[in-house]
Amino acid sequence: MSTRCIALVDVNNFYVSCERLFRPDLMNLPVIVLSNNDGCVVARSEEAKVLGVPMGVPWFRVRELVKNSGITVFSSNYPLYADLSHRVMSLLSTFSSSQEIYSIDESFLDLTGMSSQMEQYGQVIRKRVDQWVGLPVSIGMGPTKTLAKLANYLAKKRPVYRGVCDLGAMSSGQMESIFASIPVSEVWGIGRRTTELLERVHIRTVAHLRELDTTVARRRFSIVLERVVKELQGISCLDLEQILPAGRQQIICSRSFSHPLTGLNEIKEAIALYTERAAEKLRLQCSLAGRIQVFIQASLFKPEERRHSYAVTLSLSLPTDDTACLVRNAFLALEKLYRPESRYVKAGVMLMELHSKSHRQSVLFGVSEEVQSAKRRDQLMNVMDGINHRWGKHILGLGWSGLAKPRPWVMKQDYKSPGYTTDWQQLPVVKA
DNA sequence: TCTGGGGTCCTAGGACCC
DNA sequence: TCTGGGGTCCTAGGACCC
Repeated sequence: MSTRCIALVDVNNFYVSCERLFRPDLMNLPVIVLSNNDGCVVARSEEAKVLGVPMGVPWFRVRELVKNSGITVFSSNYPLYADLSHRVMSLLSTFSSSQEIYSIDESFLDLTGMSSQMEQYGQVIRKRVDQWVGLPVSIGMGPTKTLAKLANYLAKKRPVYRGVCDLGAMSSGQMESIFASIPVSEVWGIGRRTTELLERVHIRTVAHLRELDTTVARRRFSIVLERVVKELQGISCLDLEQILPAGRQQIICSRSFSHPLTGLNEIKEAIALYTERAAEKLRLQCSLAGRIQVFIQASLFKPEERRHSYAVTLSLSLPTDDTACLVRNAFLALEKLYRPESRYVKAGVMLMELHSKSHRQSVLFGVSEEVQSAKRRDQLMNVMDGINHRWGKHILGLGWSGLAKPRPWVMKQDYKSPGYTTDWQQLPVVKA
């Protein structure tokens, strides 16, 4: 039996690469992409990294640097990224019968037994994604997910691997010396806090961590760290999760406002809109929510308590996916939270205790009036989702989310690129 | 003046029960 | 008035990920 081979394929500087796909003139030039509301930097090209733009830095803090260095800036264009992500993922699915889509730009593939030359096979995948979609990927391989992640780090950081690194093909001596050169903070699952704790016991490199006794890892740290150590040792603890997006356990929709809001009505508009979106996602995965939480974040006047977050959670008498019912409950929660003297900078809605919809049918069976009414609501929601899907987001809503468009509070997106692949009006024009 | 949004998993502690 | 041990369930919060 051959050892397991897990590959992690990920798109290099994904958002930047998506923008460049339609702006080839920006190839080899510094480019960054901002988060929602143009809040902070979430993606950087290699050239921008070299110029010293840190990851996650607030936009206002690097604005000058960016302008002076001639860096091109984009607001996030999620419809574009989601569309390109989908193309990459479906192409990757043809290389393996077992795929986990881990994030918008990352996918695990089980490549066990696919080839005796895994590194070459990886190069084939890279080339195919480049030719068919036009995006650059790096590929890491190893016997566990954590090792595949680590291999991916090497594939990306060290040119010697030419974008594909297979730890499974290395001798233990080779691995040992490579691991001794990687800081422990690069390991998947080791964040800032754990890095500090490990530092105290002089565990600084991947090699150190790999040697840690697993029972000690569990006793002194946590069950999570024990798993990480085992995975580094080649003992698989994390399975490929081939769940569709259908399996979410909670659904959140939240946004910062373009400027602080004080009026209840404006905040209600936002909450209604967020609830509508969350409910749409809920119906898309055929679930019902049992609880709903509303939270609002206030920016206070005193600098030492600049932001304060409050939340109210309500249990619904019956699990539901009905937008109207969810919005009603969201408003109840909001009214408990709202203080007229506060300035609110962000709000959100969270749907929790999600159950599969097929389950509810049986609960309601026999209560004919309720069944009839639930059926009618279902039909209404189906029609709404259908129209919004066909004609664009939120053509049809429930009137609570405000009629004035553009809504004054929606997020800033000052540098957004066109919807090249998702809007007929914005298709790129090819010059002959 | 300006610091994203959407997730998962684990743990500690309180309430309650026997 | 003193006060054990064990179990479950729930919630809040931390840590981490992209």
